[in-house]
Amino acid sequence: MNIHHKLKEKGLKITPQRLVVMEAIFQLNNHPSAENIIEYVKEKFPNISVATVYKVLDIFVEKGILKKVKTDKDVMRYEGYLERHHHLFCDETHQIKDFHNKELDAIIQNYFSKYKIKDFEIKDFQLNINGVFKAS
Amino acid sequence: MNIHHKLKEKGLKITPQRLVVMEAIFQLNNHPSAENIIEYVKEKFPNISVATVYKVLDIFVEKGILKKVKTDKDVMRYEGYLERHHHLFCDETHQIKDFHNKELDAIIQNYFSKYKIKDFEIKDFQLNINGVFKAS
DNA sequence: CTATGTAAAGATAATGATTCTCTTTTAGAA
DNA sequence: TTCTAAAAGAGAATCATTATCTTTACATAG
Repeated sequence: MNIHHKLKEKGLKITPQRLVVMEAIFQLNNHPSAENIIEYVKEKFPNISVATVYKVLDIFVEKGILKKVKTDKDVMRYEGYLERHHHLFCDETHQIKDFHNKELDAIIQNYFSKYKIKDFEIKDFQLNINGVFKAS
Repeated sequence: MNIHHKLKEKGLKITPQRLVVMEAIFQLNNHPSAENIIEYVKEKFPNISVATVYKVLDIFVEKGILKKVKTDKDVMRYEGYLERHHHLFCDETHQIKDFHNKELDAIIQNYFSKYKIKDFEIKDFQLNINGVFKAS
């Protein structure tokens, strides 16, 4: 489904600003910060307002088009990939990488299907994995 | 091990301000924010500076006496419980609760002992579990 | 017990990301 | 084409956090 459809579906107007923010997210596909996105967007759209970018990001998160990823450095990051996945956090560089593993998901899922948490209904889970990236 | 020892061990001076911040963390044991901590501390110590509290929190995190808890929403939170554990995040109230489960830890640990992530050395992991708290 | 060097606290300004307010513009339905 | 609500723009405001600079006090040694 393309972005035009997605906006329509969520009852949002299609504007050039929204399209370019979405483009930025997918081009800068390593969990960009608002600042990264603003920088990218200004190249194509020098007059866009910073507030507009924040508003677009906010409404996208609200409508489930994007997700926020928070780091322990306290800068908010955004991502457009919405399937269940986990994150690798580098202790040294603070880089974030996606980690996909259906097998592990199934193991955890399966565990929670047997072991219920008292007074809590699980909707979703993600694993934060801390460590360091090594050269291969 | 008490807090006096812990500070000594890390080469930190024992000051009333540090002791009261530590007390706040353990009294407000539900992942307090800096603001929560400042409020608590000011009761006993009206003249303490906000900057001091932040500095104490920072150095405690740096020395491994406290940990930061990252959430998708709002501000940074702190916790004094350092054993491996996970967090339950309430989608509705944004409450955070600790979740301990050695069995699940072992399952995940075991998985990672067999399945290595390419170019990444795992140091630790935590599970973020999203959902809603229900009355029992 | 006292002196002393240095780490820490205090006060407050600065920062910087994000949000708010208000005005103008525009997407898209009628 | 017109119209209206939604969105964009501009810039001030906010607010958590950090930085700077001065003063205080912990803790070691004499």
